[in-house]
Amino acid sequence: MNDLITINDVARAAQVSTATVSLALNGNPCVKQQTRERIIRIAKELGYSPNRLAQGLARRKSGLIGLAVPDIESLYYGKIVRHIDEAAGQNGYQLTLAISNDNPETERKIIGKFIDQQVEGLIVAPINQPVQQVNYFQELVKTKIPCVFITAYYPQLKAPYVMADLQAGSCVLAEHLLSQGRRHLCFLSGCPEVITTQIRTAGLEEAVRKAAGRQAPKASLRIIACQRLDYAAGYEQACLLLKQNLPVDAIITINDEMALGALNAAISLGFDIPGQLAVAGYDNMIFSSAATVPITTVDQNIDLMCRQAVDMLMTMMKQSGQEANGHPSGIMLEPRLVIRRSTERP
Amino acid sequence: MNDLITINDVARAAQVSTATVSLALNGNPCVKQQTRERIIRIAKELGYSPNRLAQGLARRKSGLIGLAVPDIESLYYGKIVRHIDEAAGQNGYQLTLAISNDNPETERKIIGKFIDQQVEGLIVAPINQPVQQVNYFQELVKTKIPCVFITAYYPQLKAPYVMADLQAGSCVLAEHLLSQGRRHLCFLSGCPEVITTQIRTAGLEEAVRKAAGRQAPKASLRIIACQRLDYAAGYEQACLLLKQNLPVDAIITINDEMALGALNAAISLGFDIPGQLAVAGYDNMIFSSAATVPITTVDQNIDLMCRQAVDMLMTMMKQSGQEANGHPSGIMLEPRLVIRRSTERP
DNA sequence: TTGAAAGCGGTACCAG
DNA sequence: CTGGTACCGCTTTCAA
Repeated sequence: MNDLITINDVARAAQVSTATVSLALNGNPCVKQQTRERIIRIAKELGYSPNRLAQGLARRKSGLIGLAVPDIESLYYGKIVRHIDEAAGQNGYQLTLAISNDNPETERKIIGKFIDQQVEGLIVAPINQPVQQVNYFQELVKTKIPCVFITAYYPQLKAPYVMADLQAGSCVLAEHLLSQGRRHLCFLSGCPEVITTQIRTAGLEEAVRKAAGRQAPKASLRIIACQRLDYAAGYEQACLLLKQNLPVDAIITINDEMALGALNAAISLGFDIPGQLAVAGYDNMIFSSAATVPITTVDQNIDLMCRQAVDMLMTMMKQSGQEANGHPSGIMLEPRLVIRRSTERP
Repeated sequence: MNDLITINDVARAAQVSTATVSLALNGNPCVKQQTRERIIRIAKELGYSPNRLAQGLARRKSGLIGLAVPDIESLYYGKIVRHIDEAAGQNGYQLTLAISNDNPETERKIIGKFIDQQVEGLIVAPINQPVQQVNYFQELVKTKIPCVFITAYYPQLKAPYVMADLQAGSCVLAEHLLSQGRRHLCFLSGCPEVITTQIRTAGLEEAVRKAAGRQAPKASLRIIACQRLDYAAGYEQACLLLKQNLPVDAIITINDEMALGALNAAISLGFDIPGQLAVAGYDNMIFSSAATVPITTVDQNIDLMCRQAVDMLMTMMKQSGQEANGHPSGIMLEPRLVIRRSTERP
């Protein structure tokens, strides 16, 4: 039952006080070179390493930053977790992760747990569901724990965020399709009450609107709201759509999983891609490049997004305690269109 | 800078000692019903919730269990994380996650961090790389922190684990292929030094050996060790393989991502699936069912695996402090063959 | 340059 | 039933 070696054991073994051990191990220059080295050596011999709980309690710093994601069974959020973890680690922080399961109530509870855990900062990837009120955020403000949103934000909140510029990305993607001669776009979309869906739709509409004047036949945009947003959903929805024999010559999806699903569905229905139908995804995940027909997509630069979020958080954590630093800022990352065969001119 | 409400604030507001507050909030029956209710009400009004660091320090229990995974950007480990998180939560524990990036050194460091964090238990999904020594495990034993391995184990260690019975699964899969008239199996495999690869290979060989006597032409098994094990790897390796015009009539992969890649590669090379070539995956991930040609696979029952691992860990945590409980046990979960179109008789 | 001691926010034992 | 109090393991003045 005895836990590990404590600082007392080291102090005793080195014939000094615990204070000295603490100072020495934390590299405080007040400790004589020779003493420091002896203490460090002894600590190492004993296999001592400090109890983070006690350390956190005394320093009033847990060394923890919290990350909430709606889902972990997708490449997209997997990447987010990985990069945030990496960036947090580089800044000397340990990540504590929680999964909200796309459920507002769960998300609220998670934030509460994070607060109890004394996280020093918080990164939230919001759920992809309509959310009326984000009351937990008020509590968060009270605790003064810095928080930044990633991949999306809650419009009712004035809080910093960093996300991909989905409007620009969707727009440039649609423009590409239109420039390749496509006219009847269909967007396999998410819940229309969710902010990111709205942003994406706005981008697509923008492109269609601009094109409508210049080109004939007139471009159209059909939107299908899907419940789930995974591979199977893309497959099913594309099947449903294509069997209707509507004048659709391009399918755009919310992510690459769905695009791959839609592509495979179209192929098994006998469609020629890109001859009869273009398919485009979003996120530039690994498999979009290696599909039967490589899929055009938009890169979100998740790596950069995560690093910026962590940087922003670190800055806020440092400023915390000082005055509020003006407006919380939102960062939109530029999209990068990745053109592949699935959208070539027919 | 003031943190949240402390127990002192509650005690003062309720006109009682902190001891009473603590007892009341923890449901100790010694506190008078009426007092308890008052304290609880006041605590709620004040928005008090205990500081986990302090609580952990005093109780000598962090409430944390650690999970190490080699990778988070795959459906497979994503599922693992999700289910472990869920099961841990149901047992009142908070998960703390770390990603080993398939790197032994990183894995070792992670374990050290977990120890410092005072995790009460540990679940390790081993890396998929050859590992000569797992010395960190000795330290772990010294700390008496219970640890269970999941998805695989280190053969040099006598430690409990729970994993899918990959040998049985591979065997039954190969038997199925052979029974459908396939004779020349090719296994897109992982590093041959890794235990799970060996187990899988053993299963396949077992099936081929058994069949070799009975059926003609004689069955053969070709093994290709792949570096990466993702969609793109499956695609590339299948391309390389199929372009060689070898007598291969079935491809088996290590997971469904690779199977999907291989399938798509074969299709784009003009192969008829399952007419000319069978493709089989492993894990029964969502997209295997919805591929252009639905893919035969083996279900690992990840959900059950995770629950068992957590149960086992909980049991060990309870017994911890008492005597060692006999032999650490390993659990192998029965495979479930999921037959789909990709392996139908030609 | 080092040590003593007062916390950090709880818990839990013991006395009343 | 409730309050006093001694820790838990580490940090951080303050004196010596």
